Amino acid sequence: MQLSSGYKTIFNKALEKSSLKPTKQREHIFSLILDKKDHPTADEIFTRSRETMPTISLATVYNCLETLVESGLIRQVNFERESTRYCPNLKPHAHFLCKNTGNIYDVDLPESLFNTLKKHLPENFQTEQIDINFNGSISKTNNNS
Amino acid sequence: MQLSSGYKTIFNKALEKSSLKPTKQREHIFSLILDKKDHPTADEIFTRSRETMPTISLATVYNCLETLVESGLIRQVNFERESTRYCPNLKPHAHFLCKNTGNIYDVDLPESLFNTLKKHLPENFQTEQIDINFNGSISKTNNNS
DNA sequence: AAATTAATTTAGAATTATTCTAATTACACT
DNA sequence: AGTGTAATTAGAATAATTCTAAATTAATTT
Repeated sequence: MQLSSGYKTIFNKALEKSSLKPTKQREHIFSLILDKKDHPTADEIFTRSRETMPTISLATVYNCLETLVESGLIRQVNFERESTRYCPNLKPHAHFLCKNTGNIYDVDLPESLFNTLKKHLPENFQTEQIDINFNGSISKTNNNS
Repeated sequence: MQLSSGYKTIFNKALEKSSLKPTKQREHIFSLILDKKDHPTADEIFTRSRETMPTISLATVYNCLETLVESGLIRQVNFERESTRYCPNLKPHAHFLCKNTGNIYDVDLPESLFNTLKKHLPENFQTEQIDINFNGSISKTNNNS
């Protein structure tokens, strides 16, 4: 697991800004999440980490994920009370959970839509984050002739 | 705890539709949630229930909440991995969590906005539910002269 | 009305994701 | 090298929820 030099810079800057150290473990976990753009749980990340860093502990995985979220490098995705999942996509987007497969999909949304949403709040409500979660299913497309 | 006759009819109809029985406990819990329109957790509902129905068990509270959700009488509200909360407001709306007070507010939204959101999904994505959660804080209004 | 069946409630045990604790390790700075 | 602070680690603790099996209630058939 190795961060590309672009991400390496982003990684270092983001951690520095929160006065956190760019440790091996943090970098390792960040690169794992970037690598496979599914939405893994802490436990899945733990298992994947172990393959290339066999001494890492589950507590460290949780700690690292927390620091990565804090520094804005990844975000959490929650559906109901299922395990928290982690997402490295920092563009404005929503999530869609397919109830049949359990897969989660990123749904890109224009920034303007988030602004429209905010307009419906009372004036003195200050928003830090908006989470939009779709729940449903994905039907087969019938373009298989 | 007593359901008004209007809600009593809604309650009976909704349960019948899911072939579930309108039991004392289910009615009691439904009326508690309707009564105080905050967004209580299962445990808070359990405590409130006990005051007027001292023999009800926590498992029953969870069971009843599940059946009420199933029959569409209430909906679940989840912020991060905090305890699930329950909401009797069935109009299209979002939720706002104030990080200072922990209070949750309903935010009415036009149906059209939900439709706009759906338009950003791939064609074969069928939505059953959309959850929109705001996170932030509420500033004091300065109209206290 | 008694007997049978099915659904619901109940208490307490079990589960599971996550957080906490306290000890160890790693690293920056004198 | 020695000191101090932050990070990692293993395992225990926590907390919300679900599960289990027994008891109760309600509905249905005899």
